[in-house]
Amino acid sequence: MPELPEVEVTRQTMADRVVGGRVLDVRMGLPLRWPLGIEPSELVGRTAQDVGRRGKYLLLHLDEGLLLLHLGMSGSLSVRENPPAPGAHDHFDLTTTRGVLRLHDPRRFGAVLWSPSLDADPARKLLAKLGAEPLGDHFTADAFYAALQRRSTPIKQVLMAGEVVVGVGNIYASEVLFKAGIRPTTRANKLSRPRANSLHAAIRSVLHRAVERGGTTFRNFSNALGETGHFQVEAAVYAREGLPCRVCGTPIRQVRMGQRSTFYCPTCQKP
DNA sequence: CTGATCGCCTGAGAGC
DNA sequence: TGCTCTCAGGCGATCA
Repeated sequence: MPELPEVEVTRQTMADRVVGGRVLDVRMGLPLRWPLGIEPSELVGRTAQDVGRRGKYLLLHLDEGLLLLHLGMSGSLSVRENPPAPGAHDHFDLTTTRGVLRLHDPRRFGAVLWSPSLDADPARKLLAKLGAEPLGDHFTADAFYAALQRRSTPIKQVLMAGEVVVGVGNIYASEVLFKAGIRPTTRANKLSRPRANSLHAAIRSVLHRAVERGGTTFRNFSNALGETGHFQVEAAVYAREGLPCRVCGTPIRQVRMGQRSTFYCPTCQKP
């Protein structure tokens, strides 16, 4: 499900309902991507202080240590006072004095893992290589252009890799490249400064707008309150193979890049 | 170092 | 109905 806007919306809705809660119980379902890294019982008694985010990792800071939560491909988080009995795909329940934080994740590519601090492993290792926050002050056009000069990989894969900028997943990668008029296969270091500027602006505006709208409804997304997103603007190119480009009418093309479907308009997007 | 591929899982939908 | 195949909003590990 989640790209950055969905994760950020989850962070916001979850923080309101979990901060200040003291852990009463921890229930683990089937294994997720990694083991928790601590005896669940050791979390009991700790209090949630804050919910941060780095890339697509949610950071639930406790009064000692933190939990890193990742939604993988199919995860979603909810916080409810009286949740129903856990279903087959509910693999983590953190019961607190304020409600139950629950991870629902059918494919189990998601993760919940404990780290003593941000500077210690596993947090340090997992977050070390992450690129700039696309909506943050450090993600400037200057820095973006400079980073692109060091990569000869196709721009779409540079965006997806998350080492230059985080949070641009498979859908938004196609969407922002369309908005910037750039072919996904164009090598990053071949982009001119004006085109890099245009892509930088597209990333910020598209993601900002998606967060404002509460996450996308390209597929199904619900925030930690169970409300669905309101991103009504339809995809410009994603999943529109063969359909006419909304700008020029040319049929949208689909190609595979790094085993991920990629969509573009051959007329609007220049190599 | 880079770049490309692998594999973790389940579910939905298409085609036969 | 039921099988097989492909694909799905991620990403660290592993290879050349």
